[in-house]
Amino acid sequence: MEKKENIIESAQKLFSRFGFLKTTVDEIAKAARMGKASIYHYFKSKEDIFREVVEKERQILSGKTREAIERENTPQDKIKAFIVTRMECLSELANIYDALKNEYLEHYAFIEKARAANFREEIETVKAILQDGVNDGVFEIYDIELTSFAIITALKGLEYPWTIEIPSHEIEKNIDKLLDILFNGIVKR
Amino acid sequence: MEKKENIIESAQKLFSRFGFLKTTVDEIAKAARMGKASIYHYFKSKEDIFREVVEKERQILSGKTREAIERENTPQDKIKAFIVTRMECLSELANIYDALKNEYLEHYAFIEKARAANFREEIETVKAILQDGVNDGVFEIYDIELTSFAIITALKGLEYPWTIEIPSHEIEKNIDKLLDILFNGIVKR
DNA sequence: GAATCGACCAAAAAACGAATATAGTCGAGA
DNA sequence: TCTCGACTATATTCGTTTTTTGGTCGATTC
Repeated sequence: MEKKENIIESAQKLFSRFGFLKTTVDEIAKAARMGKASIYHYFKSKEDIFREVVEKERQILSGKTREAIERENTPQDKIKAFIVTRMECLSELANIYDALKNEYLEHYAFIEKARAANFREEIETVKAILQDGVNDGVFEIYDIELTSFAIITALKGLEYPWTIEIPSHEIEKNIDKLLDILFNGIVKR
Repeated sequence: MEKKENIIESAQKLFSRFGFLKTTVDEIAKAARMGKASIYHYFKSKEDIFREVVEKERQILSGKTREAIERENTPQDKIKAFIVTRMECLSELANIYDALKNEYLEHYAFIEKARAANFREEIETVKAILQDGVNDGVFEIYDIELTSFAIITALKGLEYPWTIEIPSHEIEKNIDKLLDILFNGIVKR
């Protein structure tokens, strides 16, 4: 399966640079040093190639996020690790970012599936951390599923397509403040 | 100034329906029962018309939000009133929604200004409520500006262009849960 | 003088048809 | 089995023409 991996690697680079729509199968073939028609021996379609590239990046994202979480001890630090690692990875893995965010890709069924799966995975990850926190007596939460949902929603605000310029150190402070609010709330203790 | 108000009203309807870009000055003139050239006696440009329409809606939004907040007694209820009223109004006032969100309008300087002004107003509104809460001994907050910023960020998650379908009762529950987290946090008290 | 609008203009947008590019197929050859 | 040149239907791009649009100007009316 060396040829197939070679194609995936070439495609990953080109898709990252030019996006799914602007990258041609011919370009992928050339970068993989083969004829275009040969690509179809290994993949059913251009979409199939992209799906496998996105899956590869999803596995990288999952792996790094899991590692970062496992490196921490408190549920608070685990949540922070989840948020920070995820943001860092998404800014590097251009293809999965596209798959999740690019509105021009919305109408592809496989993109819809990838987005639903990603959302589910985020919820499950946060749920697991929250459950541990509750089991350890650190967190007090009555509806873990809904709380996970709310947290993911709040985090989406960090990804919001801000239409005004915000300095990046403000975003970091913002993350820390969001975490502070998440853990302690604003009502006097 | 009756003629000018008539133009604004006609324009508001047409802009709401077709958007700024797709509405022509000729259509506005016809709806206002005058010749196109007469519009330019009252307004400098098409952009000028839109600016005034957006300003009119901003005042409606501001007014309703302020009323809703003043109707409440506790800082918690005031924050909720702010969030709920704002979401309701934005879903009705199509022109200010466009001005704030539509990426095809981004390059107009007056849109940029409107967005910055709106953001500032949101921050100031939340800050005022938080300050009252602190003064009343209900909230305990060390950086009110940053906290306001974080809250607005989290609320942006509710406006996130979700690329997967979410039932609307889930969104309501999500608001309540977000408020619960905002007030009480998740760390055991 | 203020308000109105038909005629006009430059530039932008839309429409159109021809040319080119693209994803995918097929069959011959190694 | 793997490779790829030749091929096809369709999509995209391109250049040109036509139409539309925002805005201006000057004559007319009140």
